[in-house]
Amino acid sequence: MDAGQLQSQELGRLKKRAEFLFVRDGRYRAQGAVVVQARKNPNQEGLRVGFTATKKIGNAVIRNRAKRRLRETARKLLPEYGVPGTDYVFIARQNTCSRTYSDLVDDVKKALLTLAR
RNA sequence: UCAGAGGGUCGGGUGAUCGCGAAGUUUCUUCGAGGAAAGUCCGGGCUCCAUUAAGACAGGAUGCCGGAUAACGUCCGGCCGGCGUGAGCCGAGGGAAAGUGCCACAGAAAGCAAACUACCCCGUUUACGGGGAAAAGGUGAAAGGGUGCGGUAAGAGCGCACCGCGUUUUGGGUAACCAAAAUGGCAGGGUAAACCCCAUCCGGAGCAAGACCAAAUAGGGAUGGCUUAUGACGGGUCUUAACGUCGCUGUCCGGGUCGGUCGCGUGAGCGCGGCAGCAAUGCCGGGCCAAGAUGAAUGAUCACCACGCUUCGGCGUACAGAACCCGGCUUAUAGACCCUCUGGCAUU
RNA sequence: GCGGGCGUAGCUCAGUGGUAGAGCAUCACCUUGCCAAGGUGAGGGUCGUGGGUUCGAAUCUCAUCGCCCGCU
Repeated sequence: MDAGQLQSQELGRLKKRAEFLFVRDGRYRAQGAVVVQARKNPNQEGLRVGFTATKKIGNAVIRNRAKRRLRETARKLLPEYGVPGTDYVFIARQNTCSRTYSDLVDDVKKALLTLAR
C-alpha cells in the first residue's frame, strides 16, 4: 500500500452549493484549458475537490467528458501538488475536451504550483 | 447507364495497462449508455390523494370506414379528394337542411335576392316614364348549375340531349363507398384549423410519487415528583365571586428537518423457429438475463486493423450521455451496406 | 419532473383574417458664426423557421428552433 493510493482515498468531494460558493471567494488561477480555484478550509484537514462545467461550453456529452478529464488529472496530480487542508474547484473551459491530455496535465500542474506559493 | 420512389440494417473493431460504478463465491471474476438515451407532443403501467358507487354540467381532446393493441392523436388494410408521365406522395376527411356570425377592397348586387351599362316592347319625346328579361359587359376568390340545339319581341331549365346535383330503387361490399336504373327540374354560394351541433374518450397529481429508519436543537402530548398558590397575570376601569394561563425536573409517546434504506429492474423484456392473417399483430415451442448511478459511474495511454482527408509529418470517424419503466410521435445524424420498384436512353 | 409566456425596423414595443405601424436611433435639408436642441422629409421588415386551413395568415392551426419565468 503506497502513499499515493492512500492519499487518493482521502480525496474528498465538494457536493453542496455552499461549498462551491466558499471556494469561489478564495484565490484562483486560469491556465490554458482550465481554471483552478483554491481556498484554505480550517474546518478539515484533508484535500477536497469539486468540478464545474457550465452550460456555456457545450451539451451534456461535452460537459461530462470535460468533468471526467479534469477528474483524471486531479486524481493524478492533487496528492503530489495539492496543499492539505485546502478545498479546490476545477472549472472546465471551451477547449478542455479538444486539448491533448499531456497539455491538460501541464496546465493543471502549473496552476497548482502557482496557487501553492 | 442516368434520374428517381419506397423499405430496412449498422453507427468503427480487437487487445493490453492505470482508474470509476454495480453485483457476486470479495487477494479475484463478470457486467457497465442510445437509435434516437434528446424534445416532453400523446398513450399506459406503478404510487399517493379525493370519492359509497355511478352519472350529469363545465372544460379539454379526437373525428372517412374496418381492423390491431393494455391504450393512443400510433400502426395496418381499404375508400374518397389533390399532386406526379410513373413507382408513389399528401390530406384535422363528421354536420352548412338546428341556430348565430363573417365574406375587406372592387362591384348594380355578397344572399328570403336585387337590377348599373347594354337588350326588347309600349308611351312620351329624345336629359324621360311604365313594363319584360337575367343571355352580353364589367368587378371579384366566389355572381342562384355547365355545353350545345330549339324557342322568343328580347330572353329564361321555358323545352330537349349529355354532364353535374338532389331523391328513390336495385346490385356489389362488414363498412366507408362504388355501379346501374328511374325520377325531380335547379333548390340548398363559401367559411365549422369562426361560434356551434352530433358521436366517442378523459377524476387529480407525479419516483423530488410513496414507504420505512432516524442525530443535535427547538417545540407538542401523557404521567409522576418537587416548589407553591391565602401568589402573579388576563378579559377598558373599581369591588366581590367564578373561569383561564403561568415554574423546575424524571419517564414514556407521537410528529418531523439534515442524513440513510427501500421503491430500483423478470419486464405489455430480448432474439430464434413454427402456425394463423394481405398486413399491423396474435398464438405456440424451446433459449437468454442484458446498466442501475444519486454533485450522478465509461476517462487516460499504447498497439494492430477498417474508412475518409492529406501539404505524406499526420489529422479525423456523425448526432449525441440512462435518472421509475414501457408503447408511439417528432426532431438531430459523418458515412457505409442491402432489398423491392418506376421513368428515360443505349445494346441484345 | 410538471407548467406558463415571448419571438414584428438597429433598440423598446403596438397591431382580434383584408395595403405592417409608433417612439428613440440613422441619413438629408432648414435653423445657428459653430455644436446641441428644435422643425421638415426620407430610407430601413423573409413579422424566428417549415407545413396546413382560407380567396387572402403577423393574426387561426400543427410541428420545430431560440430565449425567459414559475412550482417541486
